Amino acid sequence: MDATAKRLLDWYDAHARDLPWRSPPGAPPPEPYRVWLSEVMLQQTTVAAVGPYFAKFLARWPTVMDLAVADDAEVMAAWAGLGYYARARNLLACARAVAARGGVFPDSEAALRELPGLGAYTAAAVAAIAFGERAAVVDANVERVAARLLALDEPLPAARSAIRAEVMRLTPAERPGDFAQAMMDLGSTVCTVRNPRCLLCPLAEDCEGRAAGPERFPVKPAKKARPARRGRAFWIERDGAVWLVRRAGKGMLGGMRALPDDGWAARGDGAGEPPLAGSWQAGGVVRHGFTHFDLELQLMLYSGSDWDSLPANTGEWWRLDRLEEAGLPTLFAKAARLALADKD
DNA sequence: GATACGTGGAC
DNA sequence: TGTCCAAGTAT
Repeated sequence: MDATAKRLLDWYDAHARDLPWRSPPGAPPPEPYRVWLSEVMLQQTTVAAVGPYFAKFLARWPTVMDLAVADDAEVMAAWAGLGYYARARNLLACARAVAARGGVFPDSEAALRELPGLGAYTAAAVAAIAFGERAAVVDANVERVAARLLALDEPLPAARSAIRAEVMRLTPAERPGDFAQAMMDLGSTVCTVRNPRCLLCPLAEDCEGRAAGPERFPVKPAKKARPARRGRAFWIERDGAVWLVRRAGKGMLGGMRALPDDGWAARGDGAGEPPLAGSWQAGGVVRHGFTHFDLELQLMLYSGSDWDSLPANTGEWWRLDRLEEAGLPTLFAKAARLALADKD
């Protein structure tokens, strides 16, 4: 085994984080279902945010077969607030694909890579952690650790092939899953984006980037400014219930329950019409930052009583005293909070 | 390779 | 307070 890998595993044996989806260092791996579920939730999402969602999903759908027969609406609602909702849609598609093969996950990186929602990272992570395959697990933590070890001047994303080659070279045949998790723990607790704790690092003696200033690595391209968009959302209330719709299956907040809106997501100009003609009044503004634009959402309150003109089968009346269960994404949860606060 | 796709925490 | 960013994937 490579000496660097050995140092890292020794460090992991002493310092591994205790996480709900993880086995202790050297212990038999968790069930593939748990590894897969946690890895999908952890895509671009912090450990702290995932914790309660992982517990909720595992309690409600203890096995992949349970998840495969779940109602889409329940799964989407359970995912609400976690973000990147394509993950929830792919989670269901993947569970059903696994159920179709008897509820048994494929055990190789290449076969896992064919499942919905499993890209290069997740396929390698599940293969290494759940099945002990020697696969190159490269996430943002590992990229940072590797770029610093090599003092890699080439900027991302072009540097990824060199990083992947280095990670593959370092990954041991013994305990590849622990090695992957050790690299990620190191990146998140020691080799951090800002103020890395080199004095605590088990790989300091191997690190080319330490002397040059580890924070220089990895080199990243400049960020683009986020444009601003405006839109309107429509609050229609009747007898202690609000009118909710289901968003289209793709695109922004796809597949999620929502307030009706004017199409800001698709057009960006907020040109769409309210679902009811008649009297509307402004009810405040919600500001919400998405990955690639900032939204200023004008909440519009309906003050008429022509509810029967709502297009049938395009939405549902949802009781206000159970609004938490609707599974609104954060943007619309904020808007609902505003609408209900205005009534006081 | 570039872009769309959420959210909340850290500093 | 605004900026950066996180266990990425699909197209």
